[in-house]
Amino acid sequence: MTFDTTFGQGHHLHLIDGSAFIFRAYHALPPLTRKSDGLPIGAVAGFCNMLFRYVEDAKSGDAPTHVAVIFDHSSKTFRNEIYPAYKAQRPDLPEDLKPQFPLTREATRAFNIACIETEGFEADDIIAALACRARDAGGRVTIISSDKDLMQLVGDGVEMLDPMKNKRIGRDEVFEKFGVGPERVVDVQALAGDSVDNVPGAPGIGIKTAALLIQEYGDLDTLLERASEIKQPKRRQVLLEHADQIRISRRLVQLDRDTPLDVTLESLEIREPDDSLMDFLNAMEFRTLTKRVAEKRGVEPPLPAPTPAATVEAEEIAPLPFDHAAYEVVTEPAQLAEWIAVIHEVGHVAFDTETTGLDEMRAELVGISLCVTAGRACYIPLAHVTGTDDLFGGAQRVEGQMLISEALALLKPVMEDPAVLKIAHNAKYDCKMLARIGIAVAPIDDTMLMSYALHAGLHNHGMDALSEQYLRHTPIAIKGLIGSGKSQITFDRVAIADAAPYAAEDADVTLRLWELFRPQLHRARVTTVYETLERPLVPVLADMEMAGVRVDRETLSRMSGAFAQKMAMLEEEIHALAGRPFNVGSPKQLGEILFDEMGLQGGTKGKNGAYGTGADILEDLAAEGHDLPARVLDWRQVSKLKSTYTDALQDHVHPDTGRVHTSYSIAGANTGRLASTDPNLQNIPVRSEEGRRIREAFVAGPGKVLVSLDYSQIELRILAHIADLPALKEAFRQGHDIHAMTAAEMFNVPLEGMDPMIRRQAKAINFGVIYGISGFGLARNLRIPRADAQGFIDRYFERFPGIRTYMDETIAFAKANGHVLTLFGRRINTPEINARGPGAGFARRAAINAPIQGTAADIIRRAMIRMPAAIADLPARMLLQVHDELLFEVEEDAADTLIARARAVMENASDPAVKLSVPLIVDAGRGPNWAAAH
DNA sequence: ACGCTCACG
DNA sequence: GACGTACGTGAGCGTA
Repeated sequence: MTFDTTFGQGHHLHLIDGSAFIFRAYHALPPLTRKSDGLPIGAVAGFCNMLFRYVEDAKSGDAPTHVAVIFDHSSKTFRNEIYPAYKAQRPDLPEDLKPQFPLTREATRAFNIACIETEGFEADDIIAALACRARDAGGRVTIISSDKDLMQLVGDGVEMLDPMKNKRIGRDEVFEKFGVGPERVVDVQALAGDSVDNVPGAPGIGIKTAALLIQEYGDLDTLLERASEIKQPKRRQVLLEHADQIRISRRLVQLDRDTPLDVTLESLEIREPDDSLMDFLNAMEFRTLTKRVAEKRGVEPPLPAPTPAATVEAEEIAPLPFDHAAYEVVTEPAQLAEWIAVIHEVGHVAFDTETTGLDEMRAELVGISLCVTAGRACYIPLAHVTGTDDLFGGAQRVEGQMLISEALALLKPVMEDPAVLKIAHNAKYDCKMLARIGIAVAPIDDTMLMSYALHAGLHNHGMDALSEQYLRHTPIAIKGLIGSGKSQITFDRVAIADAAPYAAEDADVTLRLWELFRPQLHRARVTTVYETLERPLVPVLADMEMAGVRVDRETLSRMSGAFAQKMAMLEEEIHALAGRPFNVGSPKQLGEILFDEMGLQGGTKGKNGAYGTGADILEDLAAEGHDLPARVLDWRQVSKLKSTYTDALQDHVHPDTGRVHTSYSIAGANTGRLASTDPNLQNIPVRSEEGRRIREAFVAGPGKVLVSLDYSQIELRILAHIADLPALKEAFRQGHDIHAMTAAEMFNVPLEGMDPMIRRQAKAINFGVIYGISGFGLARNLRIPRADAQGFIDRYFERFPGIRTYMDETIAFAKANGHVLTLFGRRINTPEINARGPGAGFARRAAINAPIQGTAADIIRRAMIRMPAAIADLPARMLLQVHDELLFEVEEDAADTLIARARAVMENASDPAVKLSVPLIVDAGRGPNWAAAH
């Protein structure tokens, strides 16, 4: 083949790091499979999306003239001959990724982009060779990658582009990262080594030190020659002893610019894709991308390739477009009756309520949407008013709506019909809205909770996001209808013509998600979790939230006044100590006062240039005898109590009920815990004496008492069970002081007369283990030297070997499966577990903690679900859950019975699904208020 | 909108 | 003297 022009001046070559694209795509997307045959294609889908976006972006601005995607051929390269351990400890590729590699090559060729790989060489080497050749020919090069190993190539017309951050990496950025220019990057890397790739480097020397050394001596050879001149004895010794290892490291990180190439630069000239692209995308069954590419190319998208096995199913659900015009507005009873007849025929209905606000206790019903099959949905407007107020200042009800009473009379039977399944997204909200007007919706399914059972840890479970991700459809945004911020209006002021497509679409999306997720629950083996731990919680929580807890405004208000006075006093003192007035609530100003003006030691600036002024730092300063930080700590405590609790809580007292109605999010926390919002009643103070008094404002009604029951040490008990720790289990069976027992076991001291300090340390270690302990973390928590902390941990692992096994096995499971499981089968996904960098540490600790925290969450969920039936005949209500505690309100006479019943439910909550090898113990308390009940 | 700080288990 | 680190949450405030 011949070309008009040879590559040279004025040409611009883009080199794309294909392997990086693949891995990013694989981890960014859920495990999608091809509908017709189940072939895993998530990574290919992501790869194609990225390539398409790249192609579109590349057309504008600094456009390339030539482009290639470079892949790694296999894991064995010439570097393994130099150093067998190189990249040896890389985890095996996930099974579902392997078959996708050849497909990404096919995809690249389908985009009509050159696709290069060479046996025995890494993609980085090929990139190096191509970049050098292009540069030598007088052209420019951009490497699309963020891999630091490629940074040695930057300079003289070669730069990099980080595709994630869309950030250009030139000489300055390389210098920022390595402390040296691109020419010396290899030297720094050779010294620092790389634990991820198993490049040994010089032990104990990192990038910072390496950069210093190279800056001082000019280059690596000079440094190694003159190593004996280094002043620091440790460094000198390391360099002298490991000179060979460092030289080998350099050969490992040095890219081979002479890698043989069997392509010419000219052959990389940009070409438009042809029909084979559409064929490929279609064969992969990427509907949305096929459509988008077709639009861009101005051609008709081909009909989806029919595959015998899946034709029927595929046509029924996924390919149906969302047609807003097809949605009906229901204005007459007869019309609604027709819809209800269809619902009975189908046996299920997806529904959604439209209201005037997010607070179910205060919002008013505006309309209801229904959907029976994908695409077939309607909206029943009930309380829409004119957008602007009339002359008398009131909004006028608009024409063309059924009376609420008429509509509800028709809907109530079907919503309560045990033979008709009602499907909603976040059903608790809609159930509460309808419960307020006398409709007890049942039975239900909840697509938000289905997603939670399937995807906890992967993403949030809001409907819009799920629709985008799993239906490839962006629903109408509510913002477009009601606006945002100050000019926001309520939904009842939205014109029916605008409201109908929005509302009906929500029901439509819900139904399609339901159809999609239902079979997935089985495949992911989370049907039982969904049916026993998620769905049944909806009515239980709805009742608790509607019950609310009585809060005495007077008490709060009185406390608020006292706090205000105390704050004012403290503020005066603080200003006097500082020598000038300033905003005590501003960490920035406080930092400047402490560390700049007063010149106190120990100020460290964080990444955004501000001094840290956290409680731990201020406590250290206070311990040195400084008054100002001590006063600020006092001020902060009072300020927190006032603003977050005594003030804000008053605003949450419902005007009609005189009670506070929190809202629990079932799918908020990754581990299965609930989260309480608006207000958060799971973080009411208890640890400090002053804060605990806030709980005195949470009171029982007349003739009633509050009863609190909480699991004793539930997470440690679960740990003892899961990790099989005989000594701990025995201690729990005997009812011993678990932390004292741990201390006795670890330090070989007698249980009797245990030193409280030793016990405190054992306690910290016990909790640390649950959190995925590190020497650093324990040292900081206990304020002891890091080496001592590490010593404790080592001894702990020695005495309780089951812990190490549990941790190792949990991590291995997470790496192999991408998720961990609780004892009850709850699945918590760990997408970051195979990531590199500091994120890996977080992911590991989260994976260790999740089965323990999650199992505890499952247990209290089971107790809550069984509770209503167990106490149905008692004048008692369950009000709050605080992770390991349940709070009840009960008539005084029945308190003892309630405690006995509720305790039995809680202590036996794991039966019969899981037989725990430790007893669960529940402590109980009662009193006129929450402080007294605790 | 985002980070800091701090309340809880 | 590599890096950064206990797990899970929500709310109020100051700062940008």
